[in-house]
Amino acid sequence: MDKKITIYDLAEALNVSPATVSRALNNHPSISFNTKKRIVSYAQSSGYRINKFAANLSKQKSNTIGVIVPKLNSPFMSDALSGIEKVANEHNYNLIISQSLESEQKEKLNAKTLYDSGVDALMVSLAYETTNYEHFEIFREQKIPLLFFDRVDYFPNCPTILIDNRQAGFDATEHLIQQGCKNILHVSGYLKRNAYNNRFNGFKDALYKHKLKFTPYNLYETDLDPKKVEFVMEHIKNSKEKFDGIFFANDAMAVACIQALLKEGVQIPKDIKIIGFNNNPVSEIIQPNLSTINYPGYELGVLAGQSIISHLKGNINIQSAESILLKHELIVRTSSISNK
Amino acid sequence: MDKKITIYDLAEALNVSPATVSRALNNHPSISFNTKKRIVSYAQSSGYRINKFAANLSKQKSNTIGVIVPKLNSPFMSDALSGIEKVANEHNYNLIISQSLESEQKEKLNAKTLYDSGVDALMVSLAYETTNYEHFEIFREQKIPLLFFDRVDYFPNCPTILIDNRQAGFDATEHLIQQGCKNILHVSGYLKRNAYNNRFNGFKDALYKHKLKFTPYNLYETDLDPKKVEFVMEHIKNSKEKFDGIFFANDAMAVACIQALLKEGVQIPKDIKIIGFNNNPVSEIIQPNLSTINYPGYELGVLAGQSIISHLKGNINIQSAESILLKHELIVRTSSISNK
DNA sequence: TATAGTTACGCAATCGGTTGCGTAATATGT
DNA sequence: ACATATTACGCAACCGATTGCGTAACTATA
Repeated sequence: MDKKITIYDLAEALNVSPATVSRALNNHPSISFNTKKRIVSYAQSSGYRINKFAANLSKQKSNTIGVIVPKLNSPFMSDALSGIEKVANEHNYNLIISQSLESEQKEKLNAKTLYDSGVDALMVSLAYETTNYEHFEIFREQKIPLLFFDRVDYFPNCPTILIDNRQAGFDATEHLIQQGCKNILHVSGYLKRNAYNNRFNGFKDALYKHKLKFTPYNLYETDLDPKKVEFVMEHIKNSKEKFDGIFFANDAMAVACIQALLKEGVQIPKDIKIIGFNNNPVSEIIQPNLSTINYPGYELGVLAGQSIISHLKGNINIQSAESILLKHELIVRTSSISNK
Repeated sequence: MDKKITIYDLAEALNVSPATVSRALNNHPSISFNTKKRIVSYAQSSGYRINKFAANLSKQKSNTIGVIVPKLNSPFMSDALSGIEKVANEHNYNLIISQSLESEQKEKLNAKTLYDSGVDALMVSLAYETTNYEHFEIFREQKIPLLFFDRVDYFPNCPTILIDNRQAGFDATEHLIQQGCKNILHVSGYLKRNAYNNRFNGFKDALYKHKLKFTPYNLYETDLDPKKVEFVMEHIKNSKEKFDGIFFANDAMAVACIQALLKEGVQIPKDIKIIGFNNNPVSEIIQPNLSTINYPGYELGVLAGQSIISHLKGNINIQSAESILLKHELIVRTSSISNK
């Protein structure tokens, strides 16, 4: 069992042609039941293993899906990847995962590598930095299905999967307003990324609807790295009119800020009401428990996986770039409620 | 640019042989500098892309590393994967990641698939269930480097990368003892997995050293799913001699249990001192802050990646199955200290 | 200038499946 | 019994790069 066995070996041993072996193993209709049985069982007993290199070359496909994400190790993204992997695995697709680490250049390199590796499809969540998209053109030229999730941008005929960030931002903000907040700060991620931009727009929508004024002070843009919480604190303290509510674009920063605020003696939610985004596990642990928007990472991954696989299997009209908006959910916990 | 360009196209256009093109593109020494320059620059301008299917077939290698983990989406594992990916990416290796979801059967299937896909190496963190290892034999037969990390088992000539769980378990337990605990409960994961078994052994070592008695009541074995915290609580309440300290084999369960205990009016650390394991981000958020053992996932991933790539590049004697033990670190926070 | 040594490249086999087309053998219809 | 359809399989080209071996052209040595 040291030497690799090929279909030629099987063919010789069974006195059939390699073509017949190949067809038998692939359950091709033009091979008789008996011959198939003979071949398949002999293949098993002899320990034959297909050589995917050869199969890929001749079929020009790899049964492999490429994924590019900013970072593997965030609760949201690892949930999403887990969902994608589960679906891919069930359909016998392999997943090649790579990280852009928020760098446009690495994203481009990864895209090239995945293209060269012959992935059958590509799923992307964009890096913070990315503003130019020509590295994806080749996929379109070669008609390789391309799908964006979570961090997306407009791309003709490309399905996107994410939640309605604008509505979610609106819901979060309106919730704070309903709890009595009048001067709300929005701590946003980079606004050029759709997710954050839309949350911000939802924020403004809610202010507008409830006739609250919006000044530049009501917005603080950051990369959402919790280590930089001090800058957020500075902004909060420097504000002329004190904020009575903060809507954070993610929970990690919200939690860091809650801890900093508590240390300063600020009472939450009495002095400032706070809501986050993502329903990160820590939101249930922090005291006070953090209100947030549930962004279902795992389900998103599953849907994204299913969507791309439908495309690959041709079940779906490839033209129809359906974009899926997942339902988000406002989760009210103690950090934002007024009667306490 | 619609049709794919091959080395044959380049060869024809430049009046050289395909062999020369191939060698030029691979910077083979027997091609003159000028010819190389001609070929490389023309290849670039014409938009030539290598066909890895063909290259893989002829070289019988894929520049791809397979990874099997129990679950993608735990803080520890996604950190480790992030580290692995970073290293792999830097060395131009692709990463195919698959999840066993703690099932031995899926682990076997994934191993088969990855073998068939022609990965150049395999990195594994074992599923809870796995007791039989024959699905890895084929890798050894074919001399495909195999490495285990975190959840490992003894495998001749296979490098393993993990922390010294026994010492870590000992350190955690001794810390509780030093804080005055006399009757400590150890909430363990499945003991047939080395990581948990060794933590448990370290636990017993510490009790023995400090002449504390160990009875079956001092051990509670679980799958560490925080949803099952009630069973742990039951065990705690049913114990005849009240526990004054608990050493959890992971932070997630520790946090769940702290919340349950607090709800019951138990004071931590006054009544019960608690230490976890992993240094999960939540350990810094929970009140009281959870003492724990830092298990550096990212660094582990980086080391594991470097190790397997050294093997692949032949820098290291493949025989020498070096096993790496990472340093762990006892992190003392408020959940375990006595003067409070 | 004859000989040996380099340099630079081409020939052709090889990696192992896949698949369009052709055909012998058998089945079906009248 | 004869024409036609169907079944079951083989032939051989093909996918696109890699590489051992051979050799023409050129350089260095005596």
